[in-house]
Amino acid sequence: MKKKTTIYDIAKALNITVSTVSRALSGFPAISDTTRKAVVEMAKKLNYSPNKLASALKSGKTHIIGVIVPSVQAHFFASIIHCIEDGLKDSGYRVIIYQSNESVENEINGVRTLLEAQVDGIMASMSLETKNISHFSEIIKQNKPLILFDRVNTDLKVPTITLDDFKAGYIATKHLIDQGYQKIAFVTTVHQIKIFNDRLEGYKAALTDHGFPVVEDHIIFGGLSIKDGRFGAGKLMRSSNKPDAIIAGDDFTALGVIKKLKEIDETPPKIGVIGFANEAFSAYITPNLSTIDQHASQMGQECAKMFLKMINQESPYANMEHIVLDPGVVERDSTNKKVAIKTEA
Amino acid sequence: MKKKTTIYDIAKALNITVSTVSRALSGFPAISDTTRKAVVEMAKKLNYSPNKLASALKSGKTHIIGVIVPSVQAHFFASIIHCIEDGLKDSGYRVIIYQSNESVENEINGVRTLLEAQVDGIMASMSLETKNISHFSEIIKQNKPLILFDRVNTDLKVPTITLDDFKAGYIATKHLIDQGYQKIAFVTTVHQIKIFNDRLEGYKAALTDHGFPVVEDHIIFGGLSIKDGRFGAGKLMRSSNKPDAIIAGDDFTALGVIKKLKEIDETPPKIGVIGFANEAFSAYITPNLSTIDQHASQMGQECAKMFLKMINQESPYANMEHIVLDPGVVERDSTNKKVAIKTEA
DNA sequence: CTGAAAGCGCTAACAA
DNA sequence: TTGTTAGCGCTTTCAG
Repeated sequence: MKKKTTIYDIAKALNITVSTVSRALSGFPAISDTTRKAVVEMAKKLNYSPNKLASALKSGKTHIIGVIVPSVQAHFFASIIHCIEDGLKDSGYRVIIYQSNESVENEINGVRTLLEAQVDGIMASMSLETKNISHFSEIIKQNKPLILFDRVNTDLKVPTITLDDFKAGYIATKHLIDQGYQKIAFVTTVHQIKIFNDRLEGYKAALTDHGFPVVEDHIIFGGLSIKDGRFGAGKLMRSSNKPDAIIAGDDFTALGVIKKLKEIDETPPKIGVIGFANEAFSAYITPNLSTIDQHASQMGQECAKMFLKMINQESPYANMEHIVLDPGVVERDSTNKKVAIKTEA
Repeated sequence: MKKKTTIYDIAKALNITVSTVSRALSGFPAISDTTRKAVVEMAKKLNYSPNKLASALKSGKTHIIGVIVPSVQAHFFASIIHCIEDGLKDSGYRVIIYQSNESVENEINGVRTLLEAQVDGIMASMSLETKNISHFSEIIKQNKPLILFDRVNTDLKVPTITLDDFKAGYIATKHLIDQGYQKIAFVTTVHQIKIFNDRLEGYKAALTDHGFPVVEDHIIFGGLSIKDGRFGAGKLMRSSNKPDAIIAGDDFTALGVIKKLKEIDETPPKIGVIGFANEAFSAYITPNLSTIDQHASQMGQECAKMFLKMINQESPYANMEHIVLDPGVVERDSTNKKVAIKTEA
């Protein structure tokens, strides 16, 4: 059992040639039923397992597609991956995952590794650090499908699947205004990635549309994490112009914000808090967290569909599409002033 | 840019042979500095990217190792993977992840896919459904390293890295007893995987050692999920012999238990609740959840170390080790009766 | 220090 | 319907 059986072993055992074996195994039509059966049986008997490397080398197709995400620990990305796998498995494509851990260096490495592994295409959501995008251009140069989702960069001329993030920022803000909050702050992050800018613009637009001023001190730029949330909330609540509601860049950051607010006895919804992403835990923390649903499953499905379309075209980048999904507010207690009144009574 | 540059292109451009190029690129010692430099430069100029498929086919080593886990959404598994990657990257090994989603069918598929992709080894934590283990035997037959971690099956003669799960069950129970709880129930799952049995045995032993009876009705066998937790807690609290504390098979299940208890106004620590795994959210739910720390990072490191050891031996399965890690209790509010008293005062 | 050539396991013309 | 044969891109003896 030391060395693997190959189609040569099968051929030899059956006294036929490798081409016949190859054809029998790959369902080639012009093969007699007898031969096919004999081959399949012998393959099983010899415990044959095909070497995909060899066939990929020959055919130029690995049927593997690479997905690069910042981290699989975010429920949002995990769900997307799941849906991509789901949408692709019927077509015989497998997914391999590469985590950038929010570092460009890892991201570059990821692209290289996947390309060297000869994947048939790549889907990616960029790391927060990513500014230079030349590593992605390499994929395009090789004329392999690249699809960017959620965290995209518009300088890259590739199909994208995103949320309407301007609208997401807008409705998050509007939701708070509708709940009666008046001084709304925003803890977010700064970089090249479109979605965070769009959300910020949506936030500003909503404020303006409803007659509220945009206060520079109410916008905190940092990272996105529980720690950053705590820090941002602390800074805001120590300032002379304290907000009465905080929008957090994602649910983890919102969690940090809530932690901090609880410590200083400003537990939401006293101070309103809303996040982005609808993480698994968001419904279970106290108070449970209002958030913006980013439709992970739909996004994953669209990625899969888009990939299949690209791979089946002569040129993958013809008829490029940019799909934009509609965000929704998930209203929970952290922005529900009525709960606060009830609790205080 | 349509077709990729190969070492042949480099060789032609430099008027040397492919063997020289290959050697120059792979850091072979007996190569003149001049040639090496020229090759490297030309490689960059021609935008060369090696085809790992070809080199793997030739050398029989892909330097890729496959990790099969039930789901990356569990913080525990995500952390382990992270640490495996970390411990392996210096040796040039890359990790690809395959999720079984707790289904044997996917698991079998995963093993096959990884084997066909010619990975150099596999690490796996079994799905809850897995009973038959022949798909894993296949890896051993091919004489490739297989390491089982956390959810192992002792019928497979391979190295394992586990927690001392008997002890885990024991200390979880003892912790509750120490806190003053007297009627301790256990919501868990039933199957072939060793750890869940061990935990149950530890639970029983702790009860017995401290003079408490083992009550059959206090042991609920179901799945592990938020839903199963709700269901288990409901069943327990409706019974005539209500427990005053519940051990849940994992933190997700514990979350469901807490949800249910809150609804029927038995919010922990009134009824004590403890989970397993120390998920990211556990510290943030209310009341925050006591749990058993499974030392994910240590487990990941040991996996990496073990793999390196196996791959460097003549025969991977010589000197097999079974590493057992020590669990620890993370004490939080959900089992802290003093908090309850304070709150009620 | 470099070249020639065989071959990893499989596919796919082209023949028969 | 099956066989022959030439590679896919790379590594690696064996010569020189």
